Amino acid sequence: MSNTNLKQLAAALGLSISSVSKALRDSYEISAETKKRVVEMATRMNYQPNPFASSLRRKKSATIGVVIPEIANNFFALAIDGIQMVAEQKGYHVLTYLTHENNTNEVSTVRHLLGGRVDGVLMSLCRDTQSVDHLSSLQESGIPLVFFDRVPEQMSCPTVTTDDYESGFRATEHLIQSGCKRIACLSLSHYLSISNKRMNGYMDALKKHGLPVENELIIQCTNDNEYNLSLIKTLLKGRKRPDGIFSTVEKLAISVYYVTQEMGLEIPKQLKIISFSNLRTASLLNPSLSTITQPAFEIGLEAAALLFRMIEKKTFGNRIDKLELKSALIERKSSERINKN
Amino acid sequence: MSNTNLKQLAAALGLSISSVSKALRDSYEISAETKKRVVEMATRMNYQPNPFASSLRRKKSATIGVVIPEIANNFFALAIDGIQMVAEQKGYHVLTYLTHENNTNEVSTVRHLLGGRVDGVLMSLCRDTQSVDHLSSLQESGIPLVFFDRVPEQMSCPTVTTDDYESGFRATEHLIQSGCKRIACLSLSHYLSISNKRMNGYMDALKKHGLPVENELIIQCTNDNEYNLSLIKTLLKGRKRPDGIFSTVEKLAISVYYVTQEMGLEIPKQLKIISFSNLRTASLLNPSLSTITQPAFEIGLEAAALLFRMIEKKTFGNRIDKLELKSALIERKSSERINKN
DNA sequence: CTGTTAGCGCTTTCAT
DNA sequence: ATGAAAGCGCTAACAG
Repeated sequence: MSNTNLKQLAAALGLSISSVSKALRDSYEISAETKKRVVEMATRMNYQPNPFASSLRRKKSATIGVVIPEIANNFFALAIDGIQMVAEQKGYHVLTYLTHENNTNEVSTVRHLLGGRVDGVLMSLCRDTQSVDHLSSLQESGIPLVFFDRVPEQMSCPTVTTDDYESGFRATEHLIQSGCKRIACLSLSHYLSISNKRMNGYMDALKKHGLPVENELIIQCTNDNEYNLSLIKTLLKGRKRPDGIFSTVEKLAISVYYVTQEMGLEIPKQLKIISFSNLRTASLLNPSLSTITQPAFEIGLEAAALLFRMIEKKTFGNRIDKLELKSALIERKSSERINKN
Repeated sequence: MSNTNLKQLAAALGLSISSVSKALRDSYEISAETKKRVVEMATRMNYQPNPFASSLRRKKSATIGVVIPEIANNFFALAIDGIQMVAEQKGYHVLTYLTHENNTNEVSTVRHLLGGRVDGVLMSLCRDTQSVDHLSSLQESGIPLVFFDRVPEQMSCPTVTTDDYESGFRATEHLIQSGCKRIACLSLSHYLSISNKRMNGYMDALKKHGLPVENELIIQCTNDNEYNLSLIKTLLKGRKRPDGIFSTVEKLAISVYYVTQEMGLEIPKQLKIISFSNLRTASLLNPSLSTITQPAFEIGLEAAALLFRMIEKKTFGNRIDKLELKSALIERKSSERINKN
């Protein structure tokens, strides 16, 4: 911990502790001259206020918590980037917690957060979260809480999301317009509204274009990657192989790549793929991969901005803010040259 | 902040505050029965200890700080993942700070950290850090400090790195063995030891194979992406275009892709590329990209483990730990399998 | 085994 | 304009 404290500073200056404290906080009660002396001495003695004493006394932590499923994921990494930017500008610190897509971790993290370590929480649910009890308890404890991307359905709360239904619709339509007749959908989790919305968009696009919605083409994936791979294998090796795949998340699209390579399937000739992805270079590295790219950084930015509005009590009464941003569809025609959309 | 505190808990139980405190910390001084009563009441009243009071009193924060250049970067995201895993297991919280490759941010972050908010710091330098004064001051303040990947050269301190010289050597040799005669090197920063080591490996590989080391083939890149692009363009559009490129970081390899596409250069026919990259799917998405992949997750793991050894004072005297892990070279021969487009 | 007490370092009335 | 004093909630001697 830091060594010099207010007491020592005060002693060195021949002032009282409270005067020094006030001087450092630029109180109007302190004369300009004294302030100058104090600040100078503070720098000279390399004074750093003890954050815990301050937090204890003032009942605020100058810290926000961010709870996400994983960090080695381009979407969340970019979102954190945006969050950090706002936090830093507000003089706040950021505590990050990873749930690893595991509800038990999510629950225990929330319990920790209840202790008052943070002034507000930004959260994106894990894929297997069903009950929202832990979320409600956080909310009821009075700690401002904003969800982004993966938001709860059964609970009224401020959220920042993207146009998932529409994106799913457009993605599927893109495959249809590229000639696909039999399109599979890889769902992240049927507990997550984003996954369901994307899937609903997929189904409606099929319907609009007179294609049947077939259950065996809708794959509910899990946390077990090996299992997902086997599901995808089964799908692609079946008698009636799909000619297009819409993946609701990047990771599953990558799994599809693995399987196609193993099988020697030609992409995009034999199979077209479109996926949600924030691997911004995906379509650069592989011209046959069309992607739906969410404004991840902006989502982080907006979510954090909303949270700070709540922390600073600039938000009104019970009004629940719901912000929806737009995703971008980055198309790649199979044989097209790269630098255009 | 939390609502119920020790005082209320004690009142509800008809015990003294200190007994309750001891009971909750499972002190040997308290009877089993009392402990049980206390724990039960604590859960019933939803008691959460105030972390700041505890930190203030015990002079430890149960928090570590992680200072990195950026988070939207596969290497750092994976490293954080490893760090978080260890921290969580130790019951520690993780504060993340991004310097955005800017030394000024690094310095001010370190100053914040001096305040005692964390019990230890994990750090990876930003590309333009030259002076290590701020780092020394942190170290001298007694806060355990471990550097990973981007470590200072002019300072003795515990570090976790990879075999950068060797990796640079092998990467370059790989290009040579693939038939390249004129290989350029994209350097991240001449202030960073990792970049220099990788470059030294590159130069020695050239020498070993009797190829000349040419200054105009060694590109010192900067923080300005546009400028880097122009450097790469100049390089590739010059009269004597290189037939191979060794990039010391992923981002610069991506920039090369942009330029080659713009120019219509064929990869890997006209230009072979090898790059440090933790985009684990890079070579899957693009079969012509060979990569050197660092064990990023493990680096995070080891760095955190080392830090906790220091925090727990299990490390001896002045012995400086230097751990070096191995990177993997993931080769792709130009015409090799994988269905190409 | 349980309770009393004295702070950790800071902020904030309330006096002077 | 400055200082004295109380206390945020918790821990850790020290008593009993």
